[in-house]
Amino acid sequence: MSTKQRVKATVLFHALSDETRLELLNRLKQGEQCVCELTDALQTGQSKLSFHLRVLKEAGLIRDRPEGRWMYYSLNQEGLEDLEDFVGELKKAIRTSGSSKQCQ
Amino acid sequence: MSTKQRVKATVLFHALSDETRLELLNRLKQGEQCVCELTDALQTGQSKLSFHLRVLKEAGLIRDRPEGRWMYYSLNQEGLEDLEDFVGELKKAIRTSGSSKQCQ
DNA sequence: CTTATACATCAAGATTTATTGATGAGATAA
DNA sequence: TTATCTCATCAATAAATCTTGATGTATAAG
Repeated sequence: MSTKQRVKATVLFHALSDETRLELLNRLKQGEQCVCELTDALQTGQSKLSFHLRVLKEAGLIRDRPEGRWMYYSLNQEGLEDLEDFVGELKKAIRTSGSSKQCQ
Repeated sequence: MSTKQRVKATVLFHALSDETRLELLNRLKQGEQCVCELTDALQTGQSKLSFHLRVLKEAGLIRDRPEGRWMYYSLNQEGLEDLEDFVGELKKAIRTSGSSKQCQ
């Protein structure tokens, strides 16, 4: 994995390393929703959600779509696929049956 | 996803949200290695690696095995599978063809 | 026993992230 | 226009994380 890929991976994983953000993603699995719906569902402050939605968006995990005075958020399939790729990469562990060379 | 599961997921994702730790996992794909081999490979301080190895271990992503004065680390398949499960969970988005109900 | 090696852990400081309340921009309704 | 609504952003503070060097604990070697 190149350094550039690793940086992208850390951004993705960091976006997922927070309960509020995982809860947001979970909600968005039901489909596109506006911030007001999410604030209702999560029972939390609007500026807090705005912050977390931005982290998710910058990681490429969600998209936004303005409409009138509402902003609709939805999952970004591409980001989820990148995530899947990184995890797949990690699992491709070379089974070198024997242990490592011993230190001495 | 339950709250307990979400907490576990955040721990896993947080462990993956750092370049040094991703580099460590990458190295460990080659097989079990001791800290001295990893410090050589990553060209960094020992206490720093010790810190990051602990984060990875507490997340369940790696195992350790003491032998003499060496400590050997290796990937933990179980942790990687948990990770795969969480990602799979995220991708199971309900395709409600239509967009959300409109806000009003 | 004394010294060296491999590693964990601790303490201090620096950096990053998260939370909260306030302000502001844009859209709509009155 | 004026007021209201939705949301982003800012500023200040709090909290978590990372880095570094020092210290401690086994184990092994001399």
